[in-house]
Amino acid sequence: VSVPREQHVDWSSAGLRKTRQRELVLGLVCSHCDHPTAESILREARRQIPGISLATVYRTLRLLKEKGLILEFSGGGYPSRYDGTTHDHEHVRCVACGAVQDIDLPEAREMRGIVAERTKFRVSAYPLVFHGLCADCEARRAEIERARANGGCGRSKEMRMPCTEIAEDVDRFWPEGSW
Amino acid sequence: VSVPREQHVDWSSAGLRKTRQRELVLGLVCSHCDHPTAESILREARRQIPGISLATVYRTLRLLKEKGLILEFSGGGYPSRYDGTTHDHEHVRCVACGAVQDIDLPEAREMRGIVAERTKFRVSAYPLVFHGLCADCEARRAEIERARANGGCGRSKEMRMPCTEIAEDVDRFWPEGSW
DNA sequence: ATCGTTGCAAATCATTTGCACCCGA
DNA sequence: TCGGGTGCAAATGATTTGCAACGAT
Repeated sequence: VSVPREQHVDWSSAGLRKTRQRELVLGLVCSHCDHPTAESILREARRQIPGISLATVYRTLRLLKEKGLILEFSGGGYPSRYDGTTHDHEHVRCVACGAVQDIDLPEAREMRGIVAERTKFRVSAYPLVFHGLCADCEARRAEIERARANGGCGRSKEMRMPCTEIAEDVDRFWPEGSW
Repeated sequence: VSVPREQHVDWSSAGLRKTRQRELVLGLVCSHCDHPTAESILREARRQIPGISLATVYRTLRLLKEKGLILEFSGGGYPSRYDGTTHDHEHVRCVACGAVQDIDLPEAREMRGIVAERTKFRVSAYPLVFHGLCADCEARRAEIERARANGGCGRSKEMRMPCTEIAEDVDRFWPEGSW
């Protein structure tokens, strides 16, 4: 779980200090492909620096984001998720659990120019985000509906974490119309 | 400012009641093309129903969103913005002030199928959101940089609301890396 | 009359911040 | 040493919710 990629950060040149916490957080974000949340990063970080605080994790993530080293995905009422992948790519985000998955879709990137022309916006290289139901949540949803049809309570007994940390609230399932 | 479009909501058929507040909020969202926030909707709503509360506005917006009558754009630390346009379309969002603008980009919609194939996600018809700097914020940014270069304080004296309610915090300007 | 709705205020929750102590350069 | 960093706890700010009064059907 430890194959850091972008470790050559010139902390010093920006008047910043290289600390154990910063190196660790950066390493954790970059060695994951499941777009961790601040909370899950904290959990993993504490295995190596037990005393590290959530505030430091958030401060570091913001710093890295501002330096352009990582991306942040926020919105939809879920905690933000972070992406340490540096190359230009796209994403799909599950509307039910908030999970984010990378995809490569060069065709999509070409459209930025078109958009810029039509809108007067200086369109940036931010990745495009598609929305949908991930396979796990779709299965879970079918399960819930089956249970309901059978007069069940709507929550299956032993179905665990389809995606990375699903939303527990069944009523928030498939919040149509938001992103 | 009052050319409601989608007023034929079958409140009753869903066990919901038709109230003055709901009609008003729906009408306000649908008659705007600038993607208002809950707060700005409240402000306008109070001109007709002085006693209407923010809670009711939020409750109504959520309801409408869940019924698929409007879209919600959240994230990036800004209050959500709502879109009453019903047809399938795309958006550009300003990373500096949060303003959202509609665009029509049929080519983009065709990609949903490709994405679904590659990711196992059941990709939904949610509009795609591009990110960039809107013309007003780009001008504002240039202005700020000019002022800084001249030893100014970084905030020009009389520049007002470039977009719809810009973020006042200069330091949050151009938060590279988030959406 | 019933039961969904509203207003108000209090509660949430992710994220940020003030501050005193700590540590990297 | 010295100013940036960290942990902790308290503060923010958008959005939600509990509850009693209200009003649509």
